[in-house]
Amino acid sequence: MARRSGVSVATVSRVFNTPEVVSQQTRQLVLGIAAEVGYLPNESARTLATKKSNMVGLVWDTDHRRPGWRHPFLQDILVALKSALSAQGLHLLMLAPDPSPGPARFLRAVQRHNVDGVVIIDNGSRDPAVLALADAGVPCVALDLRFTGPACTYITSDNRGGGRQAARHLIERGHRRIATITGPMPTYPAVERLEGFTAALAEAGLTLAGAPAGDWYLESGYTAMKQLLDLDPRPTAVFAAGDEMAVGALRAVHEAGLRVPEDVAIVGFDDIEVATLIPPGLTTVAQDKTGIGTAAAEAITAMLGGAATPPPTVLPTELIVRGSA
Amino acid sequence: MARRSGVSVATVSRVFNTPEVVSQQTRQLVLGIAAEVGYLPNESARTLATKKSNMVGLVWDTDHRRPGWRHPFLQDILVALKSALSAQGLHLLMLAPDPSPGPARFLRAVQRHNVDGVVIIDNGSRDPAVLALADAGVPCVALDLRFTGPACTYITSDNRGGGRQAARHLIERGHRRIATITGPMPTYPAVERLEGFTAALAEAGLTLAGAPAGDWYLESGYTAMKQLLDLDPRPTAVFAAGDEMAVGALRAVHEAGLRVPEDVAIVGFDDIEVATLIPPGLTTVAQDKTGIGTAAAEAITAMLGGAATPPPTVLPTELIVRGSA
DNA sequence: CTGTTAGCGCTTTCAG
DNA sequence: CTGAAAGCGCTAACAG
Repeated sequence: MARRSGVSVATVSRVFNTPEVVSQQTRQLVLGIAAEVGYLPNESARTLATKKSNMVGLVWDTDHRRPGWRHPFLQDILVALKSALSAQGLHLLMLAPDPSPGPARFLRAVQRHNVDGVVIIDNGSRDPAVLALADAGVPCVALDLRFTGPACTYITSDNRGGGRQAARHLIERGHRRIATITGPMPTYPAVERLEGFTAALAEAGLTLAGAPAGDWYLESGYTAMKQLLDLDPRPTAVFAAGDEMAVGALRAVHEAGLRVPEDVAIVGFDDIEVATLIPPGLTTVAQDKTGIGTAAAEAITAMLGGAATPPPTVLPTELIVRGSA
Repeated sequence: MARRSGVSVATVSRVFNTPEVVSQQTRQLVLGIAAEVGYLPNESARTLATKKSNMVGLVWDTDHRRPGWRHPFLQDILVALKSALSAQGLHLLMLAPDPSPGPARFLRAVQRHNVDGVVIIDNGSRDPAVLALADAGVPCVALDLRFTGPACTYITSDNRGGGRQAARHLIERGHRRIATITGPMPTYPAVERLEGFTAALAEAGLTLAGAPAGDWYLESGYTAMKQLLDLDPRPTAVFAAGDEMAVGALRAVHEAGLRVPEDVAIVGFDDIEVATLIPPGLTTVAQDKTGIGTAAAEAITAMLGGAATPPPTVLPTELIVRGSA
């Protein structure tokens, strides 16, 4: 016991937790030997005693058969989340789902480790194992997933607003025959982007020239665009509800021997890295990835701090105009 | 205490740790009530008692001023790493560097949490805080970073071999005036890719037509390629040591009004997602991202299991031929 | 095979 | 302001 070095006992504990309650003098003393001896409080012991671990769990199902593992900009979110959490002295524990199956496979891991709260990044699935967390009263913040409950909140981009931005841009550019390629259809980002898009179209007296659904990935955008190109009259602009699909669409247009944006204008959604890399540059509705990560950290910290469950955060999107529309 | 429910005491512990030592009968009994009561062993208590946490730390410095945060295919590695670790019941703790600065900022976090080992993903930096881990004897496995020590090993792609593959491909295609855009120069992946590349060129009696250095990122590839295009005679093929730079190079070529691969062939390195997305498809030397993650998990598990420090793992690369060369 | 008994290192009343 | 003492839940000898 490093504490032996000094003269005190649990005063050491006070020095590290409630320094203001210790006399200037003994504080210095203790801090002195602590530095000297290289003393570090042991988190496990502390967790055992307090029931708080200073760890927030990350629920991210990396099962390749499920959608969450391939979140389009996880890395950006993660960086922001981790940085913001670190600033509060919180660590991020990537939870390994408990081996024994059943709806408690995340919950068990959470409980065993006394994780204080979790952030869920699951790209749209309604996994019972995730819902179990909410039911158990674990403070949760979900990303890109409506998720509510007494101790649950979520962070999302303004998908509806983003859809409108896309529509307005296309309309301003003079397009009248406009189509969209939606995301997988029961999912809420897909639904909201579509709603925003069609609403803005309607305001301009326009109606959708087509709306095949994709699955967010490139291939589906490619296929959907081919369908759209077969229409007669052919749409002059299409809004792909995700950048990967937009890239697929771009490819289909090129293969058809048409030009972007002259023959067909394309706008995407997300603003992932490829958007800048691919010629002629993808015009797209950008999500604020850093903002999402930061907001998630804030929401969690607030809840851990005992605050009331914060309301959902809806982050504004921004239209980035590049060459494709 | 859930154990009260039964009749036993620390036998419960045995049931969960060394079941073979408990009679079939009592085992069933204990397991029975455990399930009933929803008993879960508490990891903190267990860690406190054993000094082992079943957590491996991930050292990933997300400081935007440092290189590691933007590892090109972190997500793929992470998925593989986490899955493999999960299968062993190990969790991944993303370490928040300890707030007080100094070379022990990761080490302190590791010690406080009794993390069993760490994987370092730091894209080439020689951070004293990382070296401190090695010195302290923490089992380490580094990715893409030569890292040795009594309890340290690393996983890397065969950069030299990859360089050769690129060169051979270009030579086979009949190119004779061949240049390269290297990575940032003192870093070892940059050096090794270059070495492999020039060696294979030499075997064919060729010598480099130019070798400007980039910094892995797009912009630098663009700039470097412009230099190369100004050469007279102009190279007919260039090997960019990273895909992002290759995309930059591609752009420079297009802007110069030249065609890929007819006027200038380009091959990259990494095989990141854009390689497939960008027309005409980037021919590139693929790294085995999943293999890297899995190998890292294996190395760590081996060390934790008490095995001798495994030798470095060098994973083969694979040339993927697409449209650009 | 199964109890008993100490701790693991820290926090937390409760006195002083 | 600072000790003393009792636990947090589990593992690890050490007897039976």
